[in-house]
Amino acid sequence: MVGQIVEVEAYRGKDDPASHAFRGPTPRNAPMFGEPGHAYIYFTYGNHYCLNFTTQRVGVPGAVLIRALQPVEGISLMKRFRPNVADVELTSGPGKLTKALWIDKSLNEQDLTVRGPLFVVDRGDKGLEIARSTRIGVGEHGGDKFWRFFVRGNPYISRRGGIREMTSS
DNA sequence: TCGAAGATTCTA
DNA sequence: AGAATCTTCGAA
Repeated sequence: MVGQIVEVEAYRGKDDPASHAFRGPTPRNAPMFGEPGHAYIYFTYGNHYCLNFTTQRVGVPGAVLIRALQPVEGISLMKRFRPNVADVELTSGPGKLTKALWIDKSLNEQDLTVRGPLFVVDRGDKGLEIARSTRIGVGEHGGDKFWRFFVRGNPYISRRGGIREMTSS
């Protein structure tokens, strides 16, 4: 199965109260402090896995939460993992996309830069219009940061009301 | 050891 | 608008 990443959010460390790494390393967030380019996968709300791509050098916490994909290949299989949902809803959220691609904690800490069970490649797309907004689902702390990035107008991004979009630079 | 919160989703 | 559902973490 293949999907194009169309929405992400950035999370950091002690300067980011919304981050799992805000209070330092724990068993769960260990991948955020590890090698860059690896998977950080966690389970939340008793139901959902969320997939992150680690970004910083060893010892520095940082990750990008993959919030939405545009399905590209293997759509019928995604539908089997997420029955009875419209195509546009298949991967339009961090918990939705992990279910559609059958991503769980067994893939935690995978190296996403090399070909394997789960990996990311740069398609070299040019000219995509990237918009940014406040992050979704974060509380009062950290809600001021415009660290959500998405392809403007893409129908596969997650939908939720009340998002403050950055107006100008 | 216990309790509260959570980078969500689905249903009413 | 509210429930479901259970792991994780920090405090006691």
